[in-house]
Amino acid sequence: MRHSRQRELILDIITGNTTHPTADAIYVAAREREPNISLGTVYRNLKVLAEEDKLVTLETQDKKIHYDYNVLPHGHFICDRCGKIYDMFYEDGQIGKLAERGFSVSGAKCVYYGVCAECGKKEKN
Amino acid sequence: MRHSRQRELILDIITGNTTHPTADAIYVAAREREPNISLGTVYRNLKVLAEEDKLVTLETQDKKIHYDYNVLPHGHFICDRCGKIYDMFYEDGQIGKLAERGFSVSGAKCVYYGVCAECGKKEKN
DNA sequence: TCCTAAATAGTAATGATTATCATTATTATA
DNA sequence: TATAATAATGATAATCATTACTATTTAGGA
Repeated sequence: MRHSRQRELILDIITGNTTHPTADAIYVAAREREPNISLGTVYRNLKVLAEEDKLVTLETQDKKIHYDYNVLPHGHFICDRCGKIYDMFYEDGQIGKLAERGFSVSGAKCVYYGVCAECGKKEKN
Repeated sequence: MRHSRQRELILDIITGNTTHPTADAIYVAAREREPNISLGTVYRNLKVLAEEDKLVTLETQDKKIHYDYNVLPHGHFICDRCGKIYDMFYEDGQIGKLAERGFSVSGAKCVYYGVCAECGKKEKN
């Protein structure tokens, strides 16, 4: 993978950004510093960076991919009203702690990724 | 909400269906019994049924919404290789039990939904 | 039966993401 | 340092899941 000014810029924009921005939001921010950057370039690099585990994607009900620079394992809370995405770093008693902070949880979606038993067997052969 | 043959059919197709089908797959199945049913009708009813908590949506990396008739709280495991979606009904030691069954977990995405503290405060006013 | 609003079928529109491709930029090597 | 090979870009077109639109049909109560 070759170095590029644009990819550097995108990484710089998301690093430390806790707003879980969409590709478009990143594009808008990028144009402030690199006015000719293309939306396609933003998408392409976000995809590459996600494949390299430099960032993590979050598929939500708004049908836009949100990007998270924080690749450490943690969960998210999405407000049904304002749509804001909060990070959840604690592992134990998550819902209880959210309640203490005034967050009411009405539902959860947990998805695990990996290789299933069937495919694991095939790969051994 | 008025009764409709089409909505009944869609509910019948997903009830007990553990494959987490997409709208298109449901459409294909529906056409076998109702050849003139419209794709729009399928989408419209799936949306309504989800709003009525008759089914649950699952947003995945394939950019298609998957529908789950099982509205009881449970998680999912998506195989990176074959894309198959498995249900996870146990609450404790989930990853450990998956490993016992030959599933290797490489990552997880947990999203909680509800109302955040800020919006909750506004609603009280 | 008749009326009214909800639901449908068919189709067009939307919008996020991807693909394409000619051009530019990076980097290894002579 | 110049050059060659090719990865990356910018601009734009294409894709495709989902939604909107609209004329027509249908459910179900008066």
